[in-house]
Amino acid sequence: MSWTDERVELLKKMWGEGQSASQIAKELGGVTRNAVIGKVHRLGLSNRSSGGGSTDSSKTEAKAKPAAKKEAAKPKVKEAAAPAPEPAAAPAPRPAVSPARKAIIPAGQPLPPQPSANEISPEALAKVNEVEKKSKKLSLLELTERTCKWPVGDPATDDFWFCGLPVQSGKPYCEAHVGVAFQPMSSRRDRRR
DNA sequence: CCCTGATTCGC
DNA sequence: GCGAATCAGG
Repeated sequence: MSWTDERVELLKKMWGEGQSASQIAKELGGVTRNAVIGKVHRLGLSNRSSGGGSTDSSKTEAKAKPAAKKEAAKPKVKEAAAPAPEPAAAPAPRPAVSPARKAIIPAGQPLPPQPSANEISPEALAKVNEVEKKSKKLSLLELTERTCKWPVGDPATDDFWFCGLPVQSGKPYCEAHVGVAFQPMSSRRDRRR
């Protein structure tokens, strides 16, 4: 594969969007992330450190760093002590498993959430909903050690899949799902019973 | 371990 | 110019 005009353009676009080199490489196909990074540098897109002497001759750093918008500040939504804010379209984080059939889960890996009576922050839920749209909808067999294993839908129906988005750390879920899977363990401790 | 980008250097 | 190998973090 060569760097055609179109490919370079896509590269620029994605890089500009903050996409990672590996993602860009995947998108382009036929190239590795190294190729992408190499190209990025040749194009002079990377703006990074300047410590090393390198072959760098001139090029006065004009510290005018646009500083891409990494993280947007979110209006912290406080939920004070909401009694039980039933999310309207509660996506039921925990897939309803048919009584008669249990979902078969990959050996070894942890099974999800048992949020049961857990209260999940509205933010987290919202995030999960967004993520589900982008999920890879992987089948059981497609799961790997680094794909989000959050189940979506009803295992008893055809409308079932696993999130499949990349997990970040050694966790079984993607960032969004980690958010709802692992609660800070707080919420309602006075579970009167 | 996985990932990220940065750099080098033979091709 | 290209990109695998390597380096240097997270």
